[in-house]
Amino acid sequence: MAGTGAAGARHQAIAARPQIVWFRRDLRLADNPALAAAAAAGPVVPVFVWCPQEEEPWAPGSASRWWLHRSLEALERDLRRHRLRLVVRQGPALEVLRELSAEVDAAGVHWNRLYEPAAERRDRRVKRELRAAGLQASSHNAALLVEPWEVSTAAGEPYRVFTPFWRACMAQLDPPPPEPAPSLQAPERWPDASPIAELGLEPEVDWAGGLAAEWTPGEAAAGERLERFLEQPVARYAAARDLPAVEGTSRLSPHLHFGEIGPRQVWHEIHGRGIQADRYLTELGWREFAHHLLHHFPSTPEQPLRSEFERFPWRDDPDGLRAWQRGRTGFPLVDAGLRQLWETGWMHNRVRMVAASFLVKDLLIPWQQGARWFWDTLVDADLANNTLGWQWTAGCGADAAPFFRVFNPQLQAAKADPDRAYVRRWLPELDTPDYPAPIVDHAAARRRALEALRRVKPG
DNA sequence: TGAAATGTTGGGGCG
DNA sequence: ACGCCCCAACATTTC
Repeated sequence: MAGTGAAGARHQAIAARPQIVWFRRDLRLADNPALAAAAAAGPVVPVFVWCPQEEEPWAPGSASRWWLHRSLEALERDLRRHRLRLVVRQGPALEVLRELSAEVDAAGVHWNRLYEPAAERRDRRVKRELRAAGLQASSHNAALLVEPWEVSTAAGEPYRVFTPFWRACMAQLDPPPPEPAPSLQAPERWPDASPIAELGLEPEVDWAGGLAAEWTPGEAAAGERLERFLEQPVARYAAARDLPAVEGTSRLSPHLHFGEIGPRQVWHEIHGRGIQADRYLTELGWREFAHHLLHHFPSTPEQPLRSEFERFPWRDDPDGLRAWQRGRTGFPLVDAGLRQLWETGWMHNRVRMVAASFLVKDLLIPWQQGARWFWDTLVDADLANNTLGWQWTAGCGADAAPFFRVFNPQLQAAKADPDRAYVRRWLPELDTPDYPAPIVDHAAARRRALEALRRVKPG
């Protein structure tokens, strides 16, 4: 622990050994407990380590890497304003941190926790090995209102149903007010580091124009996005959140994923202004629930939580999958969603549900194949949220949709996009001979899905 | 955070 | 005036 405190730091500046802050998906300076802990103890050496092999089989996808590149550039700019650099390295995290610690004679390493199975395994080992080597190693919570082990059912089990989970969270929720960016002190000498561009995160072929037009990664942009969202009347969110043609949602998901803003900051902005936003906070609740589940059920990115679904008669249908991915199913709302995803790295949540339901229930294609496509194309691809969403849709997960719930893409389109502004926006060939006929008869596909689902039902 | 099928009700047309 | 039928509109049930 840092015994000196910020007050004494100035006098001890000459003597204090540097503290390494290992940035991962907490790419912000405010409300960053690891950074605050390091800054309180001495000069700060910020490092980002790129080692996608350590995250397999869920190394960041193409859209995520594009975002990460831009977000690291933003972080580097923000750090420079505090006269700090961002040390960028490649290689196994433990090796890199060991070497860097030796190079700068660091006293400790600080980071904020992740909850993906591969990251948890690696971080446990890193902490153990760094401590064995005589370094401080401290981890913190920057990403969640309630960490996965902080709530459990009366029986001491992890929650599997959202409503009681969130009720329990709300009952004990008292997040500390977020700290502003700490004052930061540079080390006496900087280690060598490679430029961000050397990580090769940017696409070689420039397919990302649509992403760049839509998004600005980084802490400042995240704050502006939240500000813009909260300036809207609360009633507008409730009315517009299910209309994909309207900018009614916060669009904070990629910023939250990369930790450019944290849920505590969102929470306090809302409460500090006295905004009544339960409906939106519930969405943050689903994010918390997803992390709770991923931590407690680490096999769920690959395996259904409800094991009876292992015998579900999925179809192998490469043509169907390709039609879905390209937005050529002949169902306008589904196709518009997948085009929006391809062009902007994002899809409206209502449309995600309809598009996912179509893949899983109309085409009977394994939910994992949809999850993998989203993983590679979403700028907000998040293993916890993606896993929960797909298992929920398929009916094999926690708090899953009842097996009989099948979205009707035409009915959903009529409700969510009554004037067809959304489908027209993303499907220029709609209403021309170039637009494909429906690849399935939904009524028949629905009956087929219900028959298949009835077979896996226990009893 | 569904949709479709089935059941019920009540107003109005009409013999 | 009365009963019958039709069929929205709504409620319930079933998948």
